[in-house]
Amino acid sequence: MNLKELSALLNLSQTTVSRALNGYPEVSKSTRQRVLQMAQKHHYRPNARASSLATGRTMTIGHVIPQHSSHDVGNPVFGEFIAGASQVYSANGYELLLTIAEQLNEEDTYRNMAAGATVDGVIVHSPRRQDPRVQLLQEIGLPFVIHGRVAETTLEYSWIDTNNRRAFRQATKLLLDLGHRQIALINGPEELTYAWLRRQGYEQALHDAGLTPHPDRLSSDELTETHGYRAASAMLAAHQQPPSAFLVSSYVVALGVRRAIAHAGLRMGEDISVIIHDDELSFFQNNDPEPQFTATRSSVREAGKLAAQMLLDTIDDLAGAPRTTMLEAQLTIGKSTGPFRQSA
Amino acid sequence: MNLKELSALLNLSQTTVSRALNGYPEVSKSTRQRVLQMAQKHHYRPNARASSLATGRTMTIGHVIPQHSSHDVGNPVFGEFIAGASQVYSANGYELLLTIAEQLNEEDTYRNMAAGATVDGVIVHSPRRQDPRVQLLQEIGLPFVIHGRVAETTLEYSWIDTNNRRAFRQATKLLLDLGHRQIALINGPEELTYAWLRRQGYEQALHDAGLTPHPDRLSSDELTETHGYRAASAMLAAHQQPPSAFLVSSYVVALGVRRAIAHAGLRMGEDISVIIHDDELSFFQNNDPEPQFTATRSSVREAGKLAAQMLLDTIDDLAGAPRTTMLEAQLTIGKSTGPFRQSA
DNA sequence: GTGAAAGCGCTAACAA
DNA sequence: TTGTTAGCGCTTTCAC
Repeated sequence: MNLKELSALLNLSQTTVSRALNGYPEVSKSTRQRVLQMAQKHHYRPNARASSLATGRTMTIGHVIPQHSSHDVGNPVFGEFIAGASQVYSANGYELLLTIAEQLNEEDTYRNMAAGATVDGVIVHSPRRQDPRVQLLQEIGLPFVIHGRVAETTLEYSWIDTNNRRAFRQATKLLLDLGHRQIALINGPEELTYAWLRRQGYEQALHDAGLTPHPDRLSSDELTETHGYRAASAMLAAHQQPPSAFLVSSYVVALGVRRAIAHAGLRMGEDISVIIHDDELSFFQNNDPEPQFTATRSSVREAGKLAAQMLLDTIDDLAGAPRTTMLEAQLTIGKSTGPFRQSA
Repeated sequence: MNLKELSALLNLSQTTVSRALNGYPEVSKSTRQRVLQMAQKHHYRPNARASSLATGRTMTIGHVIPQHSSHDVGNPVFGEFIAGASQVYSANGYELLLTIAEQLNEEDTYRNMAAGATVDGVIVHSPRRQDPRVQLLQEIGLPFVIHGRVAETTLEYSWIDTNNRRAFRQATKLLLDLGHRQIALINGPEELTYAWLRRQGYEQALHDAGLTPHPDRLSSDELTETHGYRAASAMLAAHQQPPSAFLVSSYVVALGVRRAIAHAGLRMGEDISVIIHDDELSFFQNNDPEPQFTATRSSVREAGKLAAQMLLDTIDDLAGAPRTTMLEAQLTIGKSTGPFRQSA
């Protein structure tokens, strides 16, 4: 059933039917009623491709996840973020196009999207410290919002991000206050901005306490369980001064860390502590009875909503200046957190 | 830059240019060269909406994730599956449209996709034991493949699934062989087919060993960290016969279970064991030095590829009968797995 | 308040 | 081997 058939059925012109369906005011009330009823009855849906061709708007937003951070696709944070964004899109009649792009074809991907008229705008995930995508997107004039930030650029652009540096500084300070002196950081790849900022926060807190960061207590790699296990195992096997606490960049990684801890025969919360930070999440201490885990998840979702809304606003009003949103990570500490008890 | 402009530049008709670009054989070699060069030079990309309107194919596949299994969106398995599918799509010139659908508008979602010409086919996620979507999709004639299965239906349809029942039977048997008698199952919601099958496998293994499943050692709920923590805590606090082993349906949940274990002061691999099964994944024992975790992830990705390929095949050949693929879960046991040692 | 006609950018008969 | 023409299903001027 298409417009032509529907209007034939109603003895009306396509124009009138289209107007009735799209809520134009100049249609008489009774006509609109008739049209709406008939449309419903025959399950009429406008052909999105056709109207997109006629209007020049695709009503579709692209989310681009770089393939190189391949394990990130499996990171729950992506799912939550996208789930949030998705809600905003459906509420506004938009669709979500997901692209997992190899870094090689990256430029292609975006050019296709713009010139190929597949999307009206994009959300860019996993920005790197130096990231050519900002310039590219501005050149081709495709509206975009970055989930995260690009560190080394003078260009203005819209983004939404957590205060990663501050968050990791706080977390490290928390562990220091508990008496820990050997604190390890299991981080993501440092060409990604968020990981770089997290490391800065971590090192800042150590410096503030008069400590020098030890390279053996730092690991940067993909956010996988395996990375967590390997890095933590190696650190725990160190002859002198193995870590008494871990600060971990993702709970996927934390699984590996905790496995390594178990394998080394250590007890959580007694011999050792683990703190996880998951993107724009609150912290929680892994042996707390009730960490704010649910809140945590929903806050990523919230970030997704915000980003989507920012993008839709930009699309509706291309004149606007870039908008930015910095989310302050919350520090949630459970009640059971006692002072650090030295093992053996 | 569009076809019209490009062909004007070349003093050729749109038809010829179109043919040259799309690899039709009747174009002369030299013409094709010229066209390709000029297209490249001007970053020409065909307008996907326009060609889709002209051809009737959208070159887009929809993935629909029901909102009701809301926390599933954050489940890494989705990301991996979609990443796999995505690879197949790009290789074949398809795009991926992601929809997170509320169960209420479920019918709407699919009808829109079909009648609105937004996709050529869909992958259906999180099928329920009784799921009206099979019939709906067949009615509206939208090609689809289900990731998982619908239990209670006589209709034929294409699916790809793990042998969940067998997998959980094996896992339970493994724990029984290690000497465990109080084995808990932390499962997903039982209206979802996979959870229902997993429970069957679990109970079958217990029956085979002459044991009766105990309702207090079974928990079915969303696959969240919180669920894992709450359920495991409650079970461990039981006055008599707390579980000595947990069988967990997802590693997100396992995080919570392990937190509960730590909180109860128990040691992994000594006091207690945990086995995780994650969808079409191999098992691994949580305290093994090197479980096949990476292989595990890539196998979900493989499933995504297979599903995508099945769907594209179906689309290219609508006459074909439904195809089905059953993946046998692999059982990977680490070397450190000793016999169960009774605690206290 | 309604309709006729042109056009969005492409593809695909059919001609030449 | 190339071009002409019609049309995919919708929106949008412009005229009535």
